[in-house]
Amino acid sequence: MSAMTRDTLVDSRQEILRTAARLFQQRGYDATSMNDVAAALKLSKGGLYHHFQSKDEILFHIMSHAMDITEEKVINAVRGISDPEERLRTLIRLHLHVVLSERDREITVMLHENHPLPPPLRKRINARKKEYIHFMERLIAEVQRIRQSKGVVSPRAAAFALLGMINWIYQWYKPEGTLAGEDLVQQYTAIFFAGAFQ
Amino acid sequence: MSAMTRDTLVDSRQEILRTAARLFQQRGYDATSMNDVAAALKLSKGGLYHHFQSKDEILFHIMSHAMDITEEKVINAVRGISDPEERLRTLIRLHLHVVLSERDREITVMLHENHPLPPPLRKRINARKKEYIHFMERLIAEVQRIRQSKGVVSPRAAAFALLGMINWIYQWYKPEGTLAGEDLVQQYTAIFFAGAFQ
DNA sequence: CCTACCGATCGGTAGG
DNA sequence: CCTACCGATCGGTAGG
Repeated sequence: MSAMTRDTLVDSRQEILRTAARLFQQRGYDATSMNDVAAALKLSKGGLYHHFQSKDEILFHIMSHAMDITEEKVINAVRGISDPEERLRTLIRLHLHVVLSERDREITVMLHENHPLPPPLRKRINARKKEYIHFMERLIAEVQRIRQSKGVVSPRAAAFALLGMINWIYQWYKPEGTLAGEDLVQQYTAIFFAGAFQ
Repeated sequence: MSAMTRDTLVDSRQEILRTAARLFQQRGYDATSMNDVAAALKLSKGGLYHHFQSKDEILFHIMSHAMDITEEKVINAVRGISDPEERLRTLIRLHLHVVLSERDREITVMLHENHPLPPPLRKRINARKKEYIHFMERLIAEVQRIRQSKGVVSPRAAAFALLGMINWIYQWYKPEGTLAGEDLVQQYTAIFFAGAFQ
Protein backbone atom coordinates (compact mmCIF):
# COMPACT_ATOMS: atom_id res chain seq x y z
CA MET A 1 0.00 0.00 0.00
CA SER A 2 2.80 2.41 0.80
CA ALA A 3 4.51 1.35 -2.44
CA MET A 4 1.30 2.08 -4.34
CA THR A 5 1.05 5.52 -2.77
CA ARG A 6 4.64 6.18 -3.83
CA ASP A 7 3.87 5.10 -7.38
CA THR A 8 0.80 7.32 -7.52
CA LEU A 9 2.87 10.28 -6.42
CA VAL A 10 5.56 9.64 -8.99
CA ASP A 11 2.93 9.19 -11.70
CA SER A 12 1.26 12.44 -10.67
CA ARG A 13 4.54 14.31 -10.95
CA GLN A 14 5.20 12.85 -14.38
CA GLU A 15 1.70 13.72 -15.52
CA ILE A 16 2.06 17.27 -14.23
CA LEU A 17 5.36 17.67 -16.06
CA ARG A 18 3.86 16.38 -19.30
CA THR A 19 0.87 18.69 -19.11
CA ALA A 20 2.94 21.70 -18.06
CA ALA A 21 5.41 21.04 -20.86
CA ARG A 22 2.59 20.99 -23.38
CA LEU A 23 1.20 24.31 -22.13
CA PHE A 24 4.64 25.94 -21.84
CA GLN A 25 5.41 24.91 -25.40
CA GLN A 26 2.11 26.19 -26.77
CA ARG A 27 1.78 29.49 -24.91
CA GLY A 28 5.25 30.09 -23.52
CA TYR A 29 6.35 29.72 -19.89
CA ASP A 30 5.51 33.22 -18.69
CA ALA A 31 2.13 33.33 -20.38
CA THR A 32 1.12 30.08 -18.66
CA SER A 33 -0.14 30.54 -15.11
CA MET A 34 -0.04 27.90 -12.41
CA ASN A 35 -3.81 28.08 -12.58
CA ASP A 36 -3.69 27.13 -16.27
CA VAL A 37 -1.55 24.12 -15.46
CA ALA A 38 -3.74 23.11 -12.53
CA ALA A 39 -6.96 23.51 -14.54
CA ALA A 40 -5.63 21.38 -17.39
CA LEU A 41 -4.98 18.64 -14.82
CA LYS A 42 -8.38 19.15 -13.13
CA LEU A 43 -6.51 20.13 -10.02
CA SER A 44 -6.60 23.19 -7.83
CA LYS A 45 -3.57 25.39 -7.59
CA GLY A 46 -3.17 24.14 -4.04
CA GLY A 47 -3.13 20.59 -5.29
CA LEU A 48 -0.43 21.46 -7.77
CA TYR A 49 1.73 22.98 -5.05
CA HIS A 50 1.48 19.74 -3.15
CA HIS A 51 3.66 18.15 -5.81
CA PHE A 52 6.04 20.99 -6.70
CA GLN A 53 7.34 23.84 -4.60
CA SER A 54 7.39 26.44 -7.34
CA LYS A 55 6.79 27.15 -11.01
CA ASP A 56 10.57 27.37 -11.50
CA GLU A 57 10.95 23.88 -10.10
CA ILE A 58 8.47 22.55 -12.65
CA LEU A 59 10.40 24.20 -15.48
CA PHE A 60 13.65 22.78 -14.15
CA HIS A 61 12.25 19.26 -14.02
CA ILE A 62 10.86 19.58 -17.54
CA MET A 63 14.29 20.59 -18.80
CA SER A 64 16.03 17.87 -16.79
CA HIS A 65 13.61 15.34 -18.22
CA ALA A 66 14.31 16.67 -21.72
CA MET A 67 18.01 16.09 -21.13
CA ASP A 68 17.25 12.59 -19.79
CA ILE A 69 15.33 11.84 -22.99
CA THR A 70 18.15 13.15 -25.17
CA GLU A 71 20.78 11.20 -23.31
CA GLU A 72 18.69 8.04 -23.36
CA LYS A 73 17.29 8.18 -26.89
CA VAL A 74 20.39 9.57 -28.59
CA ILE A 75 23.58 9.07 -26.60
CA ASN A 76 22.77 5.67 -25.08
CA ALA A 77 21.20 4.37 -28.30
CA VAL A 78 24.35 5.28 -30.18
CA ARG A 79 27.06 4.04 -27.81
CA GLY A 80 26.76 0.45 -28.97
CA ILE A 81 27.54 1.29 -32.61
CA SER A 82 31.19 0.50 -33.24
CA ASP A 83 31.70 2.23 -36.60
CA PRO A 84 32.14 5.99 -35.86
CA GLU A 85 30.64 7.11 -39.18
CA GLU A 86 27.53 4.98 -38.61
CA ARG A 87 27.43 6.23 -35.02
CA LEU A 88 27.32 9.83 -36.22
CA ARG A 89 24.70 9.11 -38.88
CA THR A 90 22.51 7.49 -36.26
CA LEU A 91 23.06 10.36 -33.83
CA ILE A 92 21.87 12.85 -36.44
CA ARG A 93 18.81 10.75 -37.22
CA LEU A 94 17.89 10.20 -33.56
CA HIS A 95 18.55 13.78 -32.49
CA LEU A 96 16.33 14.97 -35.35
CA HIS A 97 13.60 12.53 -34.34
CA VAL A 98 13.72 13.77 -30.76
CA VAL A 99 13.29 17.39 -31.90
CA LEU A 100 10.51 16.48 -34.34
CA SER A 101 8.70 14.18 -31.92
CA GLU A 102 5.23 15.32 -31.00
CA ARG A 103 5.38 13.46 -27.74
CA ASP A 104 8.56 14.97 -26.32
CA ARG A 105 7.43 18.55 -25.91
CA GLU A 106 9.92 18.87 -23.08
CA ILE A 107 12.60 19.24 -25.76
CA THR A 108 11.10 22.39 -27.26
CA VAL A 109 10.72 23.93 -23.81
CA MET A 110 14.35 23.08 -23.04
CA LEU A 111 15.52 24.65 -26.30
CA HIS A 112 13.54 27.84 -25.85
CA GLU A 113 12.92 28.78 -22.22
CA ASN A 114 16.39 29.69 -21.02
CA HIS A 115 15.57 33.05 -19.49
CA PRO A 116 13.03 32.17 -16.78
CA LEU A 117 15.20 29.58 -15.06
CA PRO A 118 17.06 30.92 -11.97
CA PRO A 119 20.83 31.00 -12.63
CA PRO A 120 21.81 28.07 -10.32
CA LEU A 121 19.31 25.76 -12.01
CA ARG A 122 20.18 27.10 -15.47
CA LYS A 123 23.84 26.29 -14.84
CA ARG A 124 22.99 22.67 -14.12
CA ILE A 125 21.06 22.36 -17.38
CA ASN A 126 23.78 24.16 -19.33
CA ALA A 127 26.41 21.79 -17.94
CA ARG A 128 24.50 18.86 -19.41
CA LYS A 129 24.06 20.66 -22.73
CA LYS A 130 27.82 21.22 -22.85
CA GLU A 131 28.47 17.53 -22.23
CA TYR A 132 26.21 16.70 -25.12
CA ILE A 133 27.96 18.99 -27.56
CA HIS A 134 31.34 17.66 -26.43
CA PHE A 135 30.12 14.17 -27.25
CA MET A 136 29.18 15.36 -30.74
CA GLU A 137 32.47 17.18 -31.12
CA ARG A 138 34.56 14.12 -30.23
CA LEU A 139 32.57 11.94 -32.58
CA ILE A 140 33.02 14.44 -35.44
CA ALA A 141 36.76 14.60 -34.76
CA GLU A 142 36.92 10.79 -34.89
CA VAL A 143 35.15 10.62 -38.25
CA GLN A 144 37.39 13.39 -39.60
CA ARG A 145 40.45 11.32 -38.65
CA ILE A 146 39.10 8.21 -40.31
CA ARG A 147 38.08 10.09 -43.43
CA GLN A 148 41.39 11.99 -43.41
CA SER A 149 39.58 15.30 -43.80
CA LYS A 150 41.71 18.20 -44.97
CA GLY A 151 40.99 20.06 -41.73
CA VAL A 152 39.31 23.17 -43.10
CA VAL A 153 36.46 22.64 -40.62
CA SER A 154 37.09 22.35 -36.88
CA PRO A 155 35.08 19.73 -34.97
CA ARG A 156 33.85 22.47 -32.66
CA ALA A 157 32.43 24.68 -35.41
CA ALA A 158 30.98 21.61 -37.13
CA ALA A 159 29.27 20.50 -33.91
CA PHE A 160 27.69 23.92 -33.40
CA ALA A 161 26.60 24.04 -37.04
CA LEU A 162 24.98 20.60 -36.77
CA LEU A 163 23.28 21.45 -33.49
CA GLY A 164 21.97 24.69 -35.00
CA MET A 165 20.63 23.05 -38.14
CA ILE A 166 18.72 20.49 -36.13
CA ASN A 167 17.60 22.48 -33.10
CA TRP A 168 16.37 25.43 -35.16
CA ILE A 169 13.75 23.13 -36.61
CA TYR A 170 11.52 23.67 -33.57
CA GLN A 171 11.12 27.28 -34.75
CA TRP A 172 9.52 26.54 -38.09
CA TYR A 173 8.61 22.86 -38.47
CA LYS A 174 4.95 22.05 -39.13
CA PRO A 175 4.12 18.33 -39.48
CA GLU A 176 1.67 19.21 -42.27
CA GLY A 177 4.31 21.21 -44.22
CA THR A 178 6.16 20.34 -47.41
CA LEU A 179 9.27 19.01 -45.70
CA ALA A 180 8.62 15.61 -44.17
CA GLY A 181 10.62 14.29 -41.24
CA GLU A 182 12.45 11.59 -43.19
CA ASP A 183 13.39 14.06 -45.96
CA LEU A 184 14.95 16.27 -43.33
CA VAL A 185 16.97 13.36 -41.95
CA GLN A 186 18.28 12.42 -45.40
CA GLN A 187 19.08 15.94 -46.55
CA TYR A 188 20.56 17.26 -43.31
CA THR A 189 22.75 14.17 -43.08
CA ALA A 190 23.89 14.67 -46.69
CA ILE A 191 24.63 18.37 -46.12
CA PHE A 192 26.53 17.75 -42.92
CA PHE A 193 28.64 14.82 -44.13
CA ALA A 194 29.70 16.58 -47.31
CA GLY A 195 30.28 19.80 -45.37
CA ALA A 196 32.18 18.61 -42.30
CA PHE A 197 34.33 15.88 -43.88
CA GLN A 198 35.83 17.56 -46.93
CA MET B 1 10.64 74.27 -34.25
CA SER B 2 7.97 71.77 -35.10
CA ALA B 3 10.56 69.90 -37.18
CA MET B 4 12.85 69.79 -34.16
CA THR B 5 10.08 68.47 -31.97
CA ARG B 6 9.40 65.81 -34.58
CA ASP B 7 13.08 64.85 -34.66
CA THR B 8 13.26 64.71 -30.89
CA LEU B 9 10.22 62.48 -30.79
CA VAL B 10 11.64 60.17 -33.43
CA ASP B 11 14.97 60.08 -31.64
CA SER B 12 13.23 59.28 -28.36
CA ARG B 13 11.38 56.39 -29.94
CA GLN B 14 14.60 55.02 -31.41
CA GLU B 15 16.38 55.38 -28.09
CA ILE B 16 13.54 53.65 -26.26
CA LEU B 17 13.62 50.78 -28.77
CA ARG B 18 17.38 50.40 -28.38
CA THR B 19 17.22 50.37 -24.59
CA ALA B 20 14.18 48.08 -24.50
CA ALA B 21 15.85 45.70 -26.95
CA ARG B 22 18.93 45.54 -24.74
CA LEU B 23 16.86 44.74 -21.65
CA PHE B 24 14.61 42.26 -23.48
CA GLN B 25 17.69 40.48 -24.80
CA GLN B 26 19.39 40.34 -21.40
CA ARG B 27 16.47 39.40 -19.13
CA GLY B 28 13.80 38.23 -21.56
CA TYR B 29 10.66 40.09 -22.60
CA ASP B 30 8.36 38.89 -19.83
CA ALA B 31 10.89 39.38 -17.08
CA THR B 32 11.40 42.99 -18.12
CA SER B 33 8.78 45.37 -16.74
CA MET B 34 7.81 48.66 -18.29
CA ASN B 35 9.20 50.21 -15.13
CA ASP B 36 12.57 48.61 -15.87
CA VAL B 37 12.59 50.11 -19.33
CA ALA B 38 11.49 53.52 -18.06
CA ALA B 39 14.09 53.55 -15.29
CA ALA B 40 16.92 52.62 -17.68
CA LEU B 41 15.89 55.65 -19.76
CA LYS B 42 15.53 57.85 -16.66
CA LEU B 43 11.85 58.15 -17.50
CA SER B 44 8.70 57.40 -15.57
CA LYS B 45 6.39 54.67 -16.72
CA GLY B 46 3.93 57.36 -17.73
CA GLY B 47 6.58 59.04 -19.84
CA LEU B 48 7.24 55.78 -21.61
CA TYR B 49 3.55 55.36 -22.43
CA HIS B 50 3.66 58.77 -24.06
CA HIS B 51 5.76 57.23 -26.86
CA PHE B 52 4.25 53.76 -27.15
CA GLN B 53 0.76 52.51 -26.48
CA SER B 54 1.72 49.14 -25.10
CA LYS B 55 4.56 46.79 -24.27
CA ASP B 56 3.52 44.63 -27.23
CA GLU B 57 3.87 47.60 -29.55
CA ILE B 58 7.44 48.17 -28.38
CA LEU B 59 8.25 44.52 -29.04
CA PHE B 60 6.66 44.72 -32.49
CA HIS B 61 8.72 47.78 -33.41
CA ILE B 62 11.90 46.13 -32.17
CA MET B 63 11.19 43.13 -34.39
CA SER B 64 10.22 45.29 -37.36
CA HIS B 65 13.43 47.24 -36.93
CA ALA B 66 15.38 43.97 -36.80
CA MET B 67 13.82 42.98 -40.13
CA ASP B 68 14.67 46.44 -41.53
CA ILE B 69 18.29 45.92 -40.51
CA THR B 70 18.41 42.45 -42.06
CA GLU B 71 16.87 43.61 -45.33
CA GLU B 72 19.14 46.63 -45.50
CA LYS B 73 22.43 45.09 -44.37
CA VAL B 74 22.01 41.71 -46.08
CA ILE B 75 19.49 41.74 -48.94
CA ASN B 76 20.18 45.24 -50.25
CA ALA B 77 23.94 44.90 -49.83
CA VAL B 78 23.87 41.70 -51.86
CA ARG B 79 21.56 42.65 -54.73
CA GLY B 80 24.32 44.43 -56.65
CA ILE B 81 26.55 41.34 -56.85
CA SER B 82 26.11 39.76 -60.26
CA ASP B 83 27.80 36.39 -59.69
CA PRO B 84 25.29 34.18 -57.82
CA GLU B 85 27.96 32.19 -55.99
CA GLU B 86 29.65 35.36 -54.75
CA ARG B 87 26.21 36.74 -53.87
CA LEU B 88 25.51 33.73 -51.65
CA ARG B 89 28.95 33.85 -50.03
CA THR B 90 28.40 37.50 -49.18
CA LEU B 91 24.88 36.81 -47.88
CA ILE B 92 26.25 34.19 -45.49
CA ARG B 93 28.98 36.54 -44.27
CA LEU B 94 26.62 39.50 -43.80
CA HIS B 95 23.84 37.48 -42.17
CA LEU B 96 26.38 36.05 -39.74
CA HIS B 97 27.72 39.52 -38.97
CA VAL B 98 24.20 40.79 -38.27
CA VAL B 99 23.58 37.95 -35.79
CA LEU B 100 26.99 38.41 -34.15
CA SER B 101 26.78 42.19 -34.00
CA GLU B 102 26.79 43.60 -30.50
CA ARG B 103 24.96 46.68 -31.62
CA ASP B 104 21.93 45.05 -33.23
CA ARG B 105 20.34 43.44 -30.22
CA GLU B 106 17.01 43.74 -31.96
CA ILE B 107 18.03 40.67 -33.97
CA THR B 108 18.30 38.43 -30.94
CA VAL B 109 14.94 39.63 -29.64
CA MET B 110 13.39 38.96 -33.06
CA LEU B 111 14.86 35.46 -33.15
CA HIS B 112 13.71 34.55 -29.65
CA GLU B 113 10.56 36.35 -28.52
CA ASN B 114 7.91 34.83 -30.75
CA HIS B 115 5.41 33.90 -28.08
CA PRO B 116 4.57 37.28 -26.50
CA LEU B 117 3.63 38.98 -29.77
CA PRO B 118 -0.16 39.05 -30.42
CA PRO B 119 -1.03 36.88 -33.44
CA PRO B 120 -1.88 39.73 -35.90
CA LEU B 121 1.47 41.43 -35.27
CA ARG B 122 3.31 38.11 -35.27
CA LYS B 123 1.86 37.32 -38.69
CA ARG B 124 3.29 40.52 -40.13
CA ILE B 125 6.76 39.67 -38.82
CA ASN B 126 6.50 36.07 -39.99
CA ALA B 127 5.53 37.23 -43.48
CA ARG B 128 8.79 39.19 -43.71
CA LYS B 129 10.76 36.22 -42.36
CA LYS B 130 9.24 34.03 -45.06
CA GLU B 131 10.22 36.52 -47.76
CA TYR B 132 13.78 36.39 -46.49
CA ILE B 133 14.00 32.61 -46.58
CA HIS B 134 12.50 32.57 -50.07
CA PHE B 135 15.23 34.94 -51.19
CA MET B 136 17.83 32.52 -49.79
CA GLU B 137 16.08 29.56 -51.37
CA ARG B 138 16.04 31.10 -54.86
CA LEU B 139 19.70 32.05 -54.57
CA ILE B 140 20.65 28.52 -53.49
CA ALA B 141 18.65 27.05 -56.40
CA GLU B 142 20.51 29.36 -58.80
CA VAL B 143 23.93 28.32 -57.53
CA GLN B 144 22.89 24.65 -57.70
CA ARG B 145 22.00 25.11 -61.38
CA ILE B 146 25.28 26.80 -62.17
CA ARG B 147 27.28 24.19 -60.28
CA GLN B 148 25.16 21.42 -61.82
CA SER B 149 24.55 19.87 -58.40
CA LYS B 150 23.34 16.30 -58.38
CA GLY B 151 20.14 17.34 -56.64
CA VAL B 152 20.40 15.28 -53.46
CA VAL B 153 19.70 18.44 -51.46
CA SER B 154 16.59 20.57 -52.07
CA PRO B 155 17.01 24.37 -52.00
CA ARG B 156 14.32 24.53 -49.34
CA ALA B 157 16.00 22.12 -46.92
CA ALA B 158 19.35 23.77 -47.61
CA ALA B 159 17.93 27.22 -46.85
CA PHE B 160 16.47 26.04 -43.54
CA ALA B 161 19.73 24.31 -42.64
CA LEU B 162 21.73 27.47 -43.38
CA LEU B 163 19.31 29.66 -41.46
CA GLY B 164 19.47 27.27 -38.50
CA MET B 165 23.26 27.09 -38.45
CA ILE B 166 23.56 30.87 -38.38
CA ASN B 167 20.58 31.90 -36.26
CA TRP B 168 21.29 29.32 -33.55
CA ILE B 169 24.50 31.20 -32.83
CA TYR B 170 22.60 33.68 -30.66
CA GLN B 171 22.01 30.81 -28.23
CA TRP B 172 25.63 30.08 -27.42
CA TYR B 173 27.99 32.69 -28.88
CA LYS B 174 30.21 34.57 -26.45
CA PRO B 175 32.55 37.17 -28.01
CA GLU B 176 35.27 36.10 -25.56
CA GLY B 177 34.95 32.39 -26.49
CA THR B 178 37.25 30.20 -28.56
CA LEU B 179 35.36 30.60 -31.83
CA ALA B 180 35.98 34.05 -33.32
CA GLY B 181 33.51 35.69 -35.67
CA GLU B 182 35.70 35.43 -38.78
CA ASP B 183 36.42 31.74 -38.08
CA LEU B 184 32.69 31.12 -37.99
CA VAL B 185 32.21 32.89 -41.32
CA GLN B 186 34.95 30.83 -42.99
CA GLN B 187 33.93 27.48 -41.56
CA TYR B 188 30.17 27.85 -41.91
CA THR B 189 30.66 28.95 -45.51
CA ALA B 190 32.89 25.96 -46.17
CA ILE B 191 30.42 23.54 -44.56
CA PHE B 192 27.45 24.94 -46.42
CA PHE B 193 29.02 25.14 -49.86
CA ALA B 194 30.37 21.61 -49.72
CA GLY B 195 27.08 20.39 -48.24
CA ALA B 196 24.50 22.09 -50.44
CA PHE B 197 26.27 21.90 -53.82
CA GLN B 198 27.35 18.27 -54.08
C1' DC C 1 -0.13 10.63 12.24
C1' DC C 2 -0.14 10.03 6.95
C1' DT C 3 -1.53 11.21 1.93
C1' DA C 4 -3.65 13.96 -1.41
C1' DC C 5 -5.97 17.50 -1.98
C1' DC C 6 -9.64 21.87 -1.41
C1' DG C 7 -11.72 26.87 -1.15
C1' DA C 8 -10.18 31.13 0.05
C1' DT C 9 -7.02 34.50 0.30
C1' DC C 10 -2.22 36.44 1.16
C1' DG C 11 1.33 40.34 -0.17
C1' DG C 12 3.13 42.29 -4.34
C1' DT C 13 3.29 43.71 -8.92
C1' DA C 14 1.89 43.63 -13.73
C1' DG C 15 0.33 46.66 -17.77
C1' DG C 16 -2.13 50.60 -18.56
C1' DC D 1 6.49 64.08 -19.73
C1' DC D 2 5.14 63.11 -14.01
C1' DT D 3 2.43 61.51 -9.88
C1' DA D 4 -0.96 58.95 -8.49
C1' DC D 5 -3.50 55.41 -9.07
C1' DC D 6 -6.92 51.40 -11.24
C1' DG D 7 -8.75 46.47 -12.14
C1' DA D 8 -6.81 42.00 -12.72
C1' DT D 9 -4.04 38.70 -12.00
C1' DC D 10 0.38 36.79 -10.60
C1' DG D 11 2.98 32.97 -7.80
C1' DG D 12 2.52 31.11 -3.55
C1' DT D 13 0.32 29.66 1.13
C1' DA D 14 -3.01 29.55 5.02
C1' DG D 15 -6.14 26.29 7.85
C1' DG D 16 -8.86 22.13 7.65
